[in-house]
Amino acid sequence: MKPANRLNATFAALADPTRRAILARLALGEVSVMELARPFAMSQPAISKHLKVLERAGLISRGRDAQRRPCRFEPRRLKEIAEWIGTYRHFWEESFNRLDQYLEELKTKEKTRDAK
Amino acid sequence: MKPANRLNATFAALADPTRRAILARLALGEVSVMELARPFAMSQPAISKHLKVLERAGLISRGRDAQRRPCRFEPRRLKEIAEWIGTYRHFWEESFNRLDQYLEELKTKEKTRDAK
DNA sequence: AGGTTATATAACTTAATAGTTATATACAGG
DNA sequence: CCTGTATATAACTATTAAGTTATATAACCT
Repeated sequence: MKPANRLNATFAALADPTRRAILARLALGEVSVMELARPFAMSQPAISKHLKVLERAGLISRGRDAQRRPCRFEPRRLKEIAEWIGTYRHFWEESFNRLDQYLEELKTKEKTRDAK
Repeated sequence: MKPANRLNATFAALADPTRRAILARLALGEVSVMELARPFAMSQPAISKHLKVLERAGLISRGRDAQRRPCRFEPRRLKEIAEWIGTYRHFWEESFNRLDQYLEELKTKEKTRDAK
C-alpha cells in the first residue's frame, strides 16, 4: 500500500469508537475475539468485521491458538500518523504560542490605536 | 460535542487525502475557497463540502473578506489526537524497543532449542 | 440596476460502512 | 466420530459519504 493510502486506512480505522476501544484493550495484551466482543453491545460478526478493518489498516495482527485467533496491537501505523501530525506540532507548542501571543498583542494594539 | 465524538469527527475528516492536502495548504496561511480548489481535479462544490467537513471537525475556521470566506487552519483538534496517540507512544519508543528486542531474542532462543 | 465573482445549497447517483441474522469452517476433547 | 466452541463469511438493510450538475445567495464594481 502506498503511504498516502496507509494514512487513509489508518485514519478511517481510528474514526470508529469501537475500534479505538479495541485498540485500548489490546494495548494491555493479546486477546481472543470472544473476549474482545464481551464488553460490547454488538454481535460477534460485527466485532470480526471491526477486526478485519483494523488488520487491513495494519493496526493489529493475529496469531493462532487452537480455534482462537488472538489479536495483537501493532504500533507501526500509529507511529506513522504520529509522525504525520508531528509536521503540525509547532502550531501548538510553546515557541509558536509565544509568536501567536505576540501577533495577538499587535492586533489588539492596532484596534486600540484605530479607536482613538 | 463530547470528546469521543470529537475524536470520531477528527479522524474521519483526516481519512481523506483531499482534506489532508487542504490542511497542508492552510498550514502555510489563510486561503480562499477558489484558491484552495484550483490544484484539485474536483468541482468547487466538492471542495466546499470538504471544507464543511473540516469545519465541523474543528480543524479549520473561516473568516470573511468581501465575498471570500478565507479558511484558516485550527490546530486544537490535531493537538487532541496527538495526545490520544501519545498514550500509545511507549510502544514504539526506545525503552519499549529494548524490551521488544529482548522478547524477540527469547523467542528465537526457544525456537533454536526446540529445533535441537 | 446589472453583470461578475465567490461561495453555498439542492437534488441526485454511486459506493462504502456498520450493523443484523443465518450459516460455514476449523479445531478440541471425550 | 460427534459435539461444542471460536471465528469467519454470506446475504441483506440502512445510513453516510463523495462526487456530480444546476441553481441560489451575497457582495463587489461600473
